[in-house]
Amino acid sequence: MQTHKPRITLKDIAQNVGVHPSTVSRVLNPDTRKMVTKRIADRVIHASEQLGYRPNTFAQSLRTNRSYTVGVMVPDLTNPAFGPIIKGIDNVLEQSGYSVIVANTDNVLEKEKRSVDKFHERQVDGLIIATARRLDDVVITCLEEGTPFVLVVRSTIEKGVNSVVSDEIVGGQMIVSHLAQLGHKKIAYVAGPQFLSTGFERYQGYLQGLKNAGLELDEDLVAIGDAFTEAEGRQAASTINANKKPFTAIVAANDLMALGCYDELITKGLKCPDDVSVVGYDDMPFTRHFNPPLTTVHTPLLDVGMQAARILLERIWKPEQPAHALKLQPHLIVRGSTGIPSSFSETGTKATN
Amino acid sequence: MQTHKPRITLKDIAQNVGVHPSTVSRVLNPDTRKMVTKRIADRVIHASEQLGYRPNTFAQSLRTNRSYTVGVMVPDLTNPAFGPIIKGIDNVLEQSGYSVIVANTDNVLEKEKRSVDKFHERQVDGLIIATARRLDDVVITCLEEGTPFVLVVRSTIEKGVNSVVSDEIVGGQMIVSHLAQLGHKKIAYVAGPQFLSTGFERYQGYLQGLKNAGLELDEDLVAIGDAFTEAEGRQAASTINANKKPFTAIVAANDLMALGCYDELITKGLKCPDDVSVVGYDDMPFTRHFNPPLTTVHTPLLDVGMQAARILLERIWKPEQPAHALKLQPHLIVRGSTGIPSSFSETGTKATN
DNA sequence: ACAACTTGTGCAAACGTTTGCAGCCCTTTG
DNA sequence: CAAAGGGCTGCAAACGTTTGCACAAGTTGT
Repeated sequence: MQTHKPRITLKDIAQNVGVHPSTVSRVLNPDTRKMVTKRIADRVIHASEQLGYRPNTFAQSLRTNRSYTVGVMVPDLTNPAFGPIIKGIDNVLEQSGYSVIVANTDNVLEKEKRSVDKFHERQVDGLIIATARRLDDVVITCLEEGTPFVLVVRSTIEKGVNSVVSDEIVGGQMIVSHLAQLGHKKIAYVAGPQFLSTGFERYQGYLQGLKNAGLELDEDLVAIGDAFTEAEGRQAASTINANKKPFTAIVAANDLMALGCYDELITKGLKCPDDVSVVGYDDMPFTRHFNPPLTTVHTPLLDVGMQAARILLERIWKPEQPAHALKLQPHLIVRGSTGIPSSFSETGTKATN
Repeated sequence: MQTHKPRITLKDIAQNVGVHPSTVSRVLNPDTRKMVTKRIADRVIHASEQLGYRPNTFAQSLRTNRSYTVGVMVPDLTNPAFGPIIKGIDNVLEQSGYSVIVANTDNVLEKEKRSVDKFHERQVDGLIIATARRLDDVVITCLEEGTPFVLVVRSTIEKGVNSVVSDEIVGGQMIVSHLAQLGHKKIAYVAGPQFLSTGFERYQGYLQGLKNAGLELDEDLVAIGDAFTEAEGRQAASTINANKKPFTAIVAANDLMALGCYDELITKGLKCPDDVSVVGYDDMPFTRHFNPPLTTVHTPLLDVGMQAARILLERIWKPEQPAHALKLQPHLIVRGSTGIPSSFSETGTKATN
């Protein structure tokens, strides 16, 4: 019996009640309900739920040009950091009757363009973008098209775009400060891609942090990964190791890369934190269960999603409002992966105090 | 200048080329292109990309009743197991021009119903459901409505529904078998919700596994959690502990609950695997980084998503086909959380061999 | 050369809403 | 009591497609 039951339309209800479809429409639309007599309205409502009426969103959207739909573009769904963000987004949007369409771009530009095209085709009312590069054509296009959108996690160099990000520079500084306080002098850095704001600004924070602590930058202790992945993190840590300069701590541009560092340390027979401290960034789920539990910078991912959704709704509602760039304060979480440097007697550290 | 550029329609192209809109439509639709002269078709195509035509999906869907959209319903986006699944789904669907709408239900029935309603309203062409209970009204409704859908991860007791799941019973057996081989006799079980197929069948697998190994079930070594969460896992482990019966291993219904067990062991001062072995289920991302690395049953989550998407497409394409219940073979991954039981001298183990 | 096809294109209806306008009736007011 | 006004409701057009049908022109067969 998989005969699709025929869809109930406004006309059906109208016929049932004995009024014109437009009247039914007015009743069912909250904004216009007051236009029609209570008596009739009640009968219409009754009939509508009696018959199990479901509005046809296509017809609605076709007529009104609003889809009650927003697009969410993320670089990698397997990165557990994005689950909470999407959940936050979905939470607030679904309460306002919006549905979220997700697209996974695997960090490839081509896919991003396709997705954003698709989104336009589907006439999404707004976009939430977690894939932005510091210089990003896609973002610029969106800006020109006038589509409301908000960036999350990653921002661009453009001013005047809506965004919800963590204050990466401060976060980077906090990490170095923490390590310096523990007594670390030689702090290596496994950087993320510099064309992403996260990669770039966290690195800037590291540099600033060194300066604040009165430490010198040693370029041999820095390696840049091409992606925010375990593999790249490990690779970067490996190149730093190959430079044969001593170091007692290594800060990674995000938690995934930190995990890569863990791996590299293990293969080199180094213990964390006894031989070298490691710190990550993001505080993605379950970092506290890692071995050792990862010291990292917490970003309230769920909040990022929720705030982004709220800002987006505001912009959809009144598009002419000035942009809202929300910068959340990061928060260092000290766990077991950082400790007092093993020995101050390492070669290369001349000045101790 | 955020003046939305006016949408190009079929009529615009028609005017530009000097033909009727319907002709343009036929040209732009692959199925009907052959109906029109090549010469005209070329001019239409040229004009179409010249003007930057984007079809209006609402109008299309309104006319054809196909939305090229599928709904995906998951219980908890912060559970890292679902990221890969959704990614798999998105990967294959977007290649066929479908977009995926996600909904997070937080395991609450009310939200599930709302979501599925929403999906119907939006006329999704199909559904992928990861929230099914063993007895599930929502699923039954979908069945009656005739909406193509496929269950993932969790199945129902109904026969004849499309699904992609892991063979939970076999998985459960593999775990016990592994532990028995190591010499464990007293194996505790932290069960998941029994109204979910995963919770139920994994437990059945455990029971069967005990039988296979010639071990007795001790009900004091079993506790059932109300949800697949760390907190519930810990709680369950705690009640088992409170029973004061000795055990050397504890198998949890999924990785999250296993993490809860880790916590409980730590607070009780027990070492894993030295004092008690722990095993999980799912092999969600990063389990190998846990402390200790978690022995678990691997389910190819990405594949689950991709297969589900493929099956769904088939059903959308030819709905009358018989249901396809795909059962993926699980795969035990032995890591550091399981080992030889600490001592055979524990009270209560009389028979050794 | 005429019928019978085939091929290509235009016409118009339909999908289910929303919404400006017109008109009705009923109330208010001078 | 007539005119004016206000509240409700119906009418019809419009949103941008798709598609069955009709029809014109060209092709084939006897």
